Amino acid sequence: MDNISRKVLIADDEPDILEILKYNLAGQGYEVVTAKDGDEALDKAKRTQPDLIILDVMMPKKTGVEVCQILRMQPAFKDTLIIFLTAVNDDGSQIKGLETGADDYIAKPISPKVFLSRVNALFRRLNKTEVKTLQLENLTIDPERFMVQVDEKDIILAKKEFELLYLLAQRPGRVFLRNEILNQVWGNEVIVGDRTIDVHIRKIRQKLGIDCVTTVKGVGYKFQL
Amino acid sequence: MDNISRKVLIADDEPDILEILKYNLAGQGYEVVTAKDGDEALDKAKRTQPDLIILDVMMPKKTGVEVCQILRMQPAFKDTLIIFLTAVNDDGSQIKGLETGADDYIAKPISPKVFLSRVNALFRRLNKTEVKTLQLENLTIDPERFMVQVDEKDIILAKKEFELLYLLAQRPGRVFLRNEILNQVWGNEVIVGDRTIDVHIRKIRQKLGIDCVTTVKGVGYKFQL
DNA sequence: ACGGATATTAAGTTATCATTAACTCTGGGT
DNA sequence: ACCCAGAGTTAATGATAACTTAATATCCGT
Repeated sequence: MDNISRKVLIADDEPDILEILKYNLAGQGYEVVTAKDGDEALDKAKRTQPDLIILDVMMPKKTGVEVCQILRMQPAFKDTLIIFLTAVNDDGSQIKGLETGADDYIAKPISPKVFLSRVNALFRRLNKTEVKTLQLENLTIDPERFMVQVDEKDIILAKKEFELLYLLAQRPGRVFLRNEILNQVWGNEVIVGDRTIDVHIRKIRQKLGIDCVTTVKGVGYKFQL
Repeated sequence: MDNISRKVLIADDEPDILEILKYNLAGQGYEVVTAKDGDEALDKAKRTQPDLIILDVMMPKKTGVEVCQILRMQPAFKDTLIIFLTAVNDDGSQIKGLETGADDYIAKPISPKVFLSRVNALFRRLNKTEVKTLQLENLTIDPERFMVQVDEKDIILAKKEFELLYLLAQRPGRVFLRNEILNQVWGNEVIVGDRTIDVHIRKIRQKLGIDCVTTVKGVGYKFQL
């Protein structure tokens, strides 16, 4: 698993629950932010950009469902994980909640053990980046067609070149260590020299014609338009 | 979306999961039938003839894999969509599941959002699988007559050649992995060498006379005029 | 300017695909 | 039953693109 600290926002009006969940998540190495009502949740979500947002459905100011709807309308929160906490006999809101685009919901009363396993599972799933085309300004990367386009013009990349570019482009701006790249593109068992990466990077830069892969000396590479 | 009611059978021994999935599917307009073990699943499958069957792998009486195998042996369920629900750390069964002839599998714990999108995607794919003639510029592919025309001129393809071409042509541009091709055209149980695909591709290219199948080295083939 | 790191280039190596021919299997037709 | 024709598969060989390596040049921070 990666050791990048995951940020979690919890919004609930019951201080006890807030406390329990915070304690549990912190124990697993998560960075936790809390909010006690809908408005505060929205505010903190925007300011801290969490990776996961846990929303109680019944909250003052705005309900969890409302908060979720508002967040989902914003591109920044399109892919943020959202979990609802629902009271047991609250079927109506459960259904409605899921329709608004939550990734999961957990019924109260909450078992910390179950809670943690659900949260961990969500993050695990997030890591498995799904196959979908990336659109970055004038650059399109389509894994389905195994094809790259710059300004509408098709460009053919070889397998490794494509995989490498796709990896970097999935997280624009993020620096990938050489080791990370080797693991993701080549796999842990294959052993190739460091220069191999360079050569592929070169070919990508050459074929695309645009300067979108940046070298971070002594560290690795990143995608940057 | 089409307004034809799609019937879905869900089999799981956990009432919670049954409930969640049922609500979600019902919310999307699906007609839902449930079963709590393998035998009940078989029984209800036969009596209700669902369009999609969702099977928990771990169930009393009969496992999902067993149910799937039994169903697949019957002509009536040859083309029924089947999805497995698998426990998180159960990679072995996932692979085995797909080999038994499931169309997809979803790992527990289930994210409703992901779940629905997968189900919808399957049905979307099913629609496209409908037998209909494809018209691509000067090329016509008619599965009804089992006939291909290039510039008004009839061309006779053998069964496998035709199926292969038809598969590729259904999603022009999209790359089909060799494994995908093997599964779709030959079926999961048949084992043939990799070169077999090449030979059929060659015959297609040869007979059609036009360059419409592109090789993506190390990946697969795609239809491209 | 020096050392470490990456860029570049060309050349070597390997993996994968194309092509051909031979072989098996099946179903008609006699 | 036999033979034949076509479909499908396999195996062998050659071609080529992809990949890797190695050698040399260049960059960049200290």
